[in-house]
Amino acid sequence: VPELPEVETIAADVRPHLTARVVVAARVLRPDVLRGVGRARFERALAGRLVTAVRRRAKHLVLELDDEHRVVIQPRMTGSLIVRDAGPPRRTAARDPYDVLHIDLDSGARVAYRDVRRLGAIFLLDPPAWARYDAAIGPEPLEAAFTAERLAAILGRAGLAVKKALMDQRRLAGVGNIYANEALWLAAVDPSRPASSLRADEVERLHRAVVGTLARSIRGRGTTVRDYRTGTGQPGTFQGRLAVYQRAGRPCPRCGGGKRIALTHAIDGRATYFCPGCQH
DNA sequence: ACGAGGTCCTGCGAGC
DNA sequence: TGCTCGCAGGACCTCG
Repeated sequence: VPELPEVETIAADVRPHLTARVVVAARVLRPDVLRGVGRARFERALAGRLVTAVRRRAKHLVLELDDEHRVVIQPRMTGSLIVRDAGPPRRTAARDPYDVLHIDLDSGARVAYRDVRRLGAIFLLDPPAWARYDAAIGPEPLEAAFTAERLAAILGRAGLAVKKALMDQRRLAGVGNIYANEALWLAAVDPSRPASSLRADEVERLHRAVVGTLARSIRGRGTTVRDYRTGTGQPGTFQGRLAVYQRAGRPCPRCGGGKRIALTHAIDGRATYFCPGCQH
């Protein structure tokens, strides 16, 4: 669930607790979330390492270690990182049953990865593996290199629905179902339109809508529909400013009382919210 | 090369 | 009240 703004918020929250800290111990409580590495090797690889940076790439968290390896966490639907004060060990007896990974730091703090559905994934990547991983993901929408022209190039070659193209991580990083719905409404573009059918002015509007929606959501610390929490355990606030997502049947904020937000599952089986009145 | 569809998991709300 | 069913913000894999 966490999309770009949510992962950006989590990264900002956990960054000061991890950066320049030494991992005293890492413990994997749910090894099925590890990909390409076993529990013992993963725990050994982290123990004693200095965390040099905490970053976000697309919807994924990246912890950089001083031996150039990276821990990549994909929260997917229900994963979250949360800072917990380690406290006296005895008092943590009532352990969270959904905890997947504990990273204990020399500060005494613990950063926990928790994931109810465990659809999330954790990778341990050496530099060549990270280079391949990074190269397989599209451009970051909040970087200067992401221009309307770049979006036009991304959409131009795709005959699939524009909403599906926006959510394809190989084409563009970080946009998931919530922000695809919101950006398409903001740009007044019908989500089912073939991506390559958008005119230049529509691409321009969609570019501004994608960038603007993501940036505003980051300022609001993300959207909490259900599970998402920030790195400090708080809900986000952007759910209060959604125009269409999960608002089927309510009046369109742009059309006023005349038109109501519709819901369809016709695109990729995912919930698509749109206004039949103003999105063309 | 690209796109469609299944799969991984658990919890929750709607409906009976 | 208690059960079953369908759905949930993602990404990877296989197949055609």
